[in-house]
Amino acid sequence: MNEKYVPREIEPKWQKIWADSGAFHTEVDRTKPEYYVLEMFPYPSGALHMGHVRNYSIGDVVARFQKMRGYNVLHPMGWDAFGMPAENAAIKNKVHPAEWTWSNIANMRRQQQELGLSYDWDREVATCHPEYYRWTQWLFLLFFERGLAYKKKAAVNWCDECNTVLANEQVIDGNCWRCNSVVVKKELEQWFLKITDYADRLLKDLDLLGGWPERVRTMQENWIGRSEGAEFSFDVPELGEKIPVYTTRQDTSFGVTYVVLAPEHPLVEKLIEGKSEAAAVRAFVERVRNLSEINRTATDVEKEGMFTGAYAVNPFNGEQVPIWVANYVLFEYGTGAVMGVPAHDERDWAFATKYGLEKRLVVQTPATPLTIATMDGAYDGTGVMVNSGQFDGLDNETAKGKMADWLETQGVGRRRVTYRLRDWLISRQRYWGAPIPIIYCDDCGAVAVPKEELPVRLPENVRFDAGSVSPLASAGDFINCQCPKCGKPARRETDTMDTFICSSWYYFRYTDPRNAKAPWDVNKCNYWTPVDQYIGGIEHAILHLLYSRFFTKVLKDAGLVDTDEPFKNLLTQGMVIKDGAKMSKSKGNIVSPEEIVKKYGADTARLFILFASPPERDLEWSDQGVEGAARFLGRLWRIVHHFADAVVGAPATYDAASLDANEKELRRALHATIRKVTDDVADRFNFNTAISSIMELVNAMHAYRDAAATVHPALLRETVEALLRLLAPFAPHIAEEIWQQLERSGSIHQQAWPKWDAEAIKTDSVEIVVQINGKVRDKLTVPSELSSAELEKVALQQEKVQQLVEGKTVVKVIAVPNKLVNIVVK
RNA sequence: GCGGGUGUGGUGGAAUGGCAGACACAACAGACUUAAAAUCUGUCGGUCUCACGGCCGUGCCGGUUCGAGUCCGGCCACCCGCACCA
Repeated sequence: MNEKYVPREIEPKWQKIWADSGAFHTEVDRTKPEYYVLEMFPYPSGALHMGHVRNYSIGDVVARFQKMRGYNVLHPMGWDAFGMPAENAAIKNKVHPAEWTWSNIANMRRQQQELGLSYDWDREVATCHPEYYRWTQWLFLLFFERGLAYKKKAAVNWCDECNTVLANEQVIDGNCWRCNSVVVKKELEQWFLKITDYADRLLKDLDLLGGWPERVRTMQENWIGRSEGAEFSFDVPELGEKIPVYTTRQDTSFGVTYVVLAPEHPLVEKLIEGKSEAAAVRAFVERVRNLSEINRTATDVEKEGMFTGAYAVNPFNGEQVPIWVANYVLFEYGTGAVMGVPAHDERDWAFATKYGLEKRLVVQTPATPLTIATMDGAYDGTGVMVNSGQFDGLDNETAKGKMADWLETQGVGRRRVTYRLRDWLISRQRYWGAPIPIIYCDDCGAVAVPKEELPVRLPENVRFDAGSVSPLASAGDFINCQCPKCGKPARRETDTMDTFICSSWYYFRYTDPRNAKAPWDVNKCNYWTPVDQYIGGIEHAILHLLYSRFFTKVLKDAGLVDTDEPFKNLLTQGMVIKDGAKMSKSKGNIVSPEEIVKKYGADTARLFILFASPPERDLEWSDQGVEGAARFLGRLWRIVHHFADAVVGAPATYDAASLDANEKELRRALHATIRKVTDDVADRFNFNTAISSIMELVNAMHAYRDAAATVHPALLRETVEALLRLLAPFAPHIAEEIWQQLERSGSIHQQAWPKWDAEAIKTDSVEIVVQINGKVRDKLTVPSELSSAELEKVALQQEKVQQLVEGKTVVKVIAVPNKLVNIVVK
């Protein structure tokens, strides 16, 4: 074995051998259990950052570990390759987005390969490849056929910087998720996917996701935002119109003192027509609608409204109440109109107080009765119904049900479940995305492009600085076509799809990535999916993870997959931090993975990242920590080198009973390490503690060396072979290299994961802590497995214990075998 | 406001209710060396003590328990998500 560890030489060597031999190529094999491990595929921005390295290192440990445990492992990689930066680069640098993207992919793929990741590169996909987006379009048409893709005119989120619309999920605090500029509302006709049809299943099936972090499930639950209530209408007699309202507090309906419409509500104009209020209301509506999302919806925005001059009738009591328009009512939620109950709703209280509207108490707390005059805010707790006609005297929770019943029997309303979730706006006015495969015909309307004509390819020659319309709109060759139904001249849709569509199904494509007849073969897909372990950043807690769950459910309904959920287990890794902040260009605290790999090698980089912190927590980058990881690998190399000659020719077996104390201790350390590493990796993903126990084993080997007069070749062979196999998932190159230099057969990555011998871990004697009243007062060494009774006896006999107990009464003794004795005295 | 999370040495972090601080980083000391680097070994929470040893210590206050970093209740601080969703 070589004396020196030179990662620069061994790493590229093994990377080439693994690639040339197809070491990580995977096929369906029904004789083995399958395991699908997946890291979120990256956007090809140009170079890997440390977050990527962390993500892939975690996934690679899992993949290599499960492979050694006998699973048929699918571990693919690809590219989320459509998106804005490519287009911005095109505008700025006059490079075509395709060229920019493909060269970034080549660079990042090289960087990944230099990390020694065990991907099956034969399965690589890129969403911008026509053979991929062909199926993205095919799936869009599947949604279209199933009535789940539709076009509507709506006030949508518009980012001026990106020149495109955004889905609700992509607006963060009123700003664009990508460029952070302010999002405004714009009235446009756009394509939507009906994710709201699946709201209930998306919510319910969160219960199936026991392998997901609670935090992510909660975030999705909040986002979906289910609420139960009732919808009913207020009549507007003067117009013969109805105003439907949605409420979760139908029990407070007798407390209604006004009705409010959202400024966008179509009835507003009818209500004010010809009234003296008309001009002022119009001006108010105009002003509110021009506000940005954030200025409009922040909680601290003051409530503002105007009386329309019209009145509506409360169906419960026949009372006429004024109709207002106000900024705090959302048009998109519920019915776009709400009933105002100032006494029992905080927002209505504030509004009514500001405009001098009546407040009427209908839920009372008899013990300490409320009065409007003495209340300093709305009461939204439980109580007894008052001022509510036939419902008086009921507790308000019961009244909720009875009043919903009443609405239904009277035929003026019904129970209703409402969601906060909105349909997914998927049109994008951009070039670098999958074209929406729709053709507009004057006679036939929106017609699907026939599936055999897919893909609708992106034209090459377009201008990218088109402004507020898609660059495709300027490509005459692209737009003009014939209607597939009637053959008349027609126009293509010029918007492309949100890139989150492309990433909502890539994990299915990996199971059959070169299929030219279908998005995937159902049998292959069903063999592999769902993904057993998905790994990625928390930033996709809603976005990508919600969309993918939606896609999976639609595909299940269509018979294309047999799973309800795409990702069985989810690991959300923490950020990589330096000097207390996320690594970023603007902070100037970036450490380049490529430079670290050049300087120390991939094994060191991986080991440091896995050792420095458990995967879910943020990881503080430390240059000295990296040095430490490199030092450890060198130390491991040297101790193995020290024993190499003994190991090479050593017999495969030995008699464990004949070992001396020093040898026995090494054997104990080895088997304890195997157990610890196995548990840490398999059950808990605690790679940091797994690595620390491998370090302890190396320390134990040093201790053995220092204490041993002669060496025991067979024991050392067992120790080194197991050590290398434990190390292999974390630092694959060095493990493989030493394996080969010690003349072991085959690749280490084809070896079985080591098993521990429970007998070897047992010790003859154990140290027992003796406590008196919970404080450690003595320690004694006793044979292991000594019974509680024996232990108690021995402990009480100790001289020191007797001194301390002298003159006191022993009340109780707790003796835990192999652990401690606690003597309670008075 | 609602929901979730985190809080342990100089630092990253470790502890199925059972010796708090494993394993590292940094620091200090020793060995090797002409010397340095590298390497190997050792010390390393605070405090009192020449020492033996004692006392204190896991954000704060209380509780359960023979025993609490860990479980329960109440606070505080920070982070994340949602937030006029009726």
